[in-house]
This record gives sequence, structure tokens and C-alpha cells, in this order.
Amino acid sequence: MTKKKTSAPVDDRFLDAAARLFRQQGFEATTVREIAKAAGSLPGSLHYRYPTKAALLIDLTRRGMDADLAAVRSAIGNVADPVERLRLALRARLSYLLSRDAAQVILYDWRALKGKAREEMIRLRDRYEAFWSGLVYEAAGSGRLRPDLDLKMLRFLLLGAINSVAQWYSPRGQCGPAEVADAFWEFLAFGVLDDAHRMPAARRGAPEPALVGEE
Amino acid sequence: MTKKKTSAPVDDRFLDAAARLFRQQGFEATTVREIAKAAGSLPGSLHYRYPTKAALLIDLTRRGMDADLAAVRSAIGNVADPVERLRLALRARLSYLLSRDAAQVILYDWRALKGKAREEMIRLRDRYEAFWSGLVYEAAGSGRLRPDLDLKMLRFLLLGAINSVAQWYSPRGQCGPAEVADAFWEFLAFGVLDDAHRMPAARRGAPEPALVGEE
DNA sequence: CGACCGGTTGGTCGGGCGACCAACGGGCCG
DNA sequence: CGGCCCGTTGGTCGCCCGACCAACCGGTCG
Repeated sequence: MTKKKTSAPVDDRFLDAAARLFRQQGFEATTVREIAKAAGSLPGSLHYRYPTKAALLIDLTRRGMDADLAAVRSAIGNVADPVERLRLALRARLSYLLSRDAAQVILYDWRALKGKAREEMIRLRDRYEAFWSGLVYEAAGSGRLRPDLDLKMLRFLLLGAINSVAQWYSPRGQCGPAEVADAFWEFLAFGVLDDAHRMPAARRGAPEPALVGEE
Repeated sequence: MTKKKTSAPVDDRFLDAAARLFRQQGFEATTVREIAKAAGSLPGSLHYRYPTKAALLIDLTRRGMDADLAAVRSAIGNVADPVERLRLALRARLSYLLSRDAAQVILYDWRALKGKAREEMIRLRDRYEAFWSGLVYEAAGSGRLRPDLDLKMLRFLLLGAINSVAQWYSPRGQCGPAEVADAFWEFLAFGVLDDAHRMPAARRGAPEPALVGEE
């Protein structure tokens, strides 16, 4: 694409090595020496690119989220139906999440940061979630979702469920990312209760007022 | 309850302080000196109770899971209907998760451990998940769920969604734990697609075979 | 050809980490 | 009353962390 001499791939080596180690051990448990060694270099070279370890994590996060959004956008680029866009976006998101170390680092390691670095990470995450908020709102705007849904809550459920797959998924299991995403979508789109055993329609949207609020 | 001289609450002070700090900063980013200070003691005292920092985390995890399971079991103790048991269990689990620092520590900090300590944590988590597996199987056994569900996948979705609430929930928000749990349950039990726009019944349980497996 | 400069090398530095321990205090029991 | 022992104290130890830097290498360009 752009001009690439010999140094551009080296940059990625540091990011890739850091992403893999951060995912395996966590940010704090990983040393700069480990990262440099895994990248086939020395700590000094790493310091030349990134003044602090936190700066490396932040750059990793920014690039990871940008690549994630790009992958999802490309997966739904030529689809018009808002509900189908949401379904395909979740599918693409899960595939990306399970294929890149950086995507999983983003989920957990911001907790180890303090001060400005932490604020920066939260800002990046909010920007990322805004994109998904848009997808959910558009899906609801199509009128094909139940009209009484709390869309913010739905977004939390969708992203939370997809992200949690990273905690148990193994590439050696029977299901690929697409199968998991489809299964989750089936559950959420149609519900897990059998049609014959659903509550009367009146209940949906007015969930047992007597129980809400106590506890 | 049992005999309590003066030292029993001191024990809890270390665990409580550690749980709060681990949740806020992560396990690796927290020092034993911080924990001791927050507990109103000195590092030596902490070392007397726990030989290593990892041992403290493991004990925290074991006690946290036991207390969690006890809270959930007590919440469904006198309920017979399996589907209702599952619903109430998720509700109780979320309330517990959001009220205890230890419960959130369990979710993330095992990644920082290595070797035997890590295996021990995974063993504890598997034991915990087995309980939930039982609840899901019993709910399915009632015949009130759709018959074609992948129960393992459903368990992952349920626990993953509930656990993810800890990442965004604020006690100062509009919703309490019970409201969030009920909202999630509504989504999952009845589905988010409007009845009028559902696919024909034939689709459910045979999710578009043409798309499964590629990508 | 020689000056330049982006990038690497190998080593160093102060700090603060987890782990440890000898000495001690004071409540309990014989 | 005296001895014992559980638990705390305050400090230390060696290690290794993140950060840093002077010297250097080699490709590029004037």
C-alpha cells in the first residue's frame, strides 16, 4: 500500500509480541524485557519506539479498535437491512475477537492503568461503544424489534455476551466463531422459552411489577 | 455463630482490603504493602497469614465462590419450578456480583497467575460452572425451553452476559441489579424480534445451513 | 566519498517489589 | 504467678523491574 522500506514490519513485531504476551499473562505480569525478547530485539529498541510500557498498551488498543471497527464495517458494508447488519456485525466482531490477541487485551488490561493513561483507554472504549450503539438503534428503528426494548441494556447484553466468548473459546473445539455467533443470535432473537410455554403477551414489556425494585 | 475471640475479623480485614484493591487496580498492580496498609497492618502480618500474594488471591477466590454459591442456593432454595429457579439464580448471582469486590476479582485476575496457582484457579472455576450447568440442564428438562437448544452454549451466554454487567454497572445509575437481571431475562426468554416479524417456525433450530461453516 | 541520521546495542541506575525473620508483646492456661 | 504461644512489629534482603543513555552501525543522500 504505502511505501515500505524495511523498518515498518519491525514496528508490528513489537505490537504483535506485546499483544500475545499481554493476552497470555496480563499487562502487569509482562515485562518489557519479555516483549523485546519475543520480538527478537532488546529493551532499548522497544524504549526507542515507546517511551513507557503504558504507551505501548495504548497504541496497541487504538490500533486494535480501529482494525476491529474496520473489519466489522467491511463485513456489513453492502447490507442494507438494519437487523441483518446487526447480526452480521456481531458475527464479524466475534471472528475478529477470537483471531487477534490485541482484541482480547483491550477487554481486560485497561484495569492495570492509572491516571491519564486510564482515562485515555476509557475514552477509546466509549468511542468504540458508540459505533455499536448506532447499530442497535438502527435495528430498533426498522420496527422489527419488540417496541419496548431498552436499547442501552440490549447493547450491553450483546457486547458482553460476545466478549465473554474469549474466556472459554478454544480453536480446537467443535464450533467456529460463526457457529457461536449464530447460536447466540438464535437465543436472543427468538428467545429460549418454547412458544407453547410463553407467558400471555401482556406480560412481555411489563415484567411482573410486583417484583421489580425490591430485594 | 462460632466462637469468635478477637482475631477472626482481622482475617477478613486482609481479604476485604485485598479484594477492593485487586478490583480497582488488578492483582499485579497491587503491592502487598498496599494491602497491609489498607488493612491497617504491616506486610509481615500479611505474610504470616499467607505465604505468597498468589495464595491470598486463591483463598479470596475460594471463599468468594463459596459465598456466591451459598447466596444463589439460598435464593432458590424453596422454589421448585426449574425455569423459575434459573431466573432467580441469575438475579441473585448478579446482585452478589455487584455487591462484593471479591466476586469481580474472580472474573479477571486469574490471568496474572502462572503454573500451579493458575491451574488451581481454573479448577475452582470449573467447579463453579458445574453448578450452573446443573441449573441449565434442569430448566431444559422441564420441557418449557425450546427443545433444540445447545445447553452448553446457553450456559456460556447466560454467565457471560451476567458477568459482563460488572464492567459498566454503577450503583448510581437508574437500574438496580434486579432490574438489569430482569431486563436480560426478558431479552433471552422471549427474544428481541417482534412476533410479527419472526421467521417461519421451520427456521428456528435449523439456522440457515448455507451460511454455517464458511467465512 | 563523506556527512548524516534513524535505529540498535549492551549495559546501567535507582527504586520498589515479594519474601522473609529475629525480636517482641500480651492474653490464656496450668 | 510464670511460661507459652499466637500473632505483630519493623526492618532487611536480594532480585528484577521500567526507564534510560552513550556508543555505535549501516543505509541514504548531497
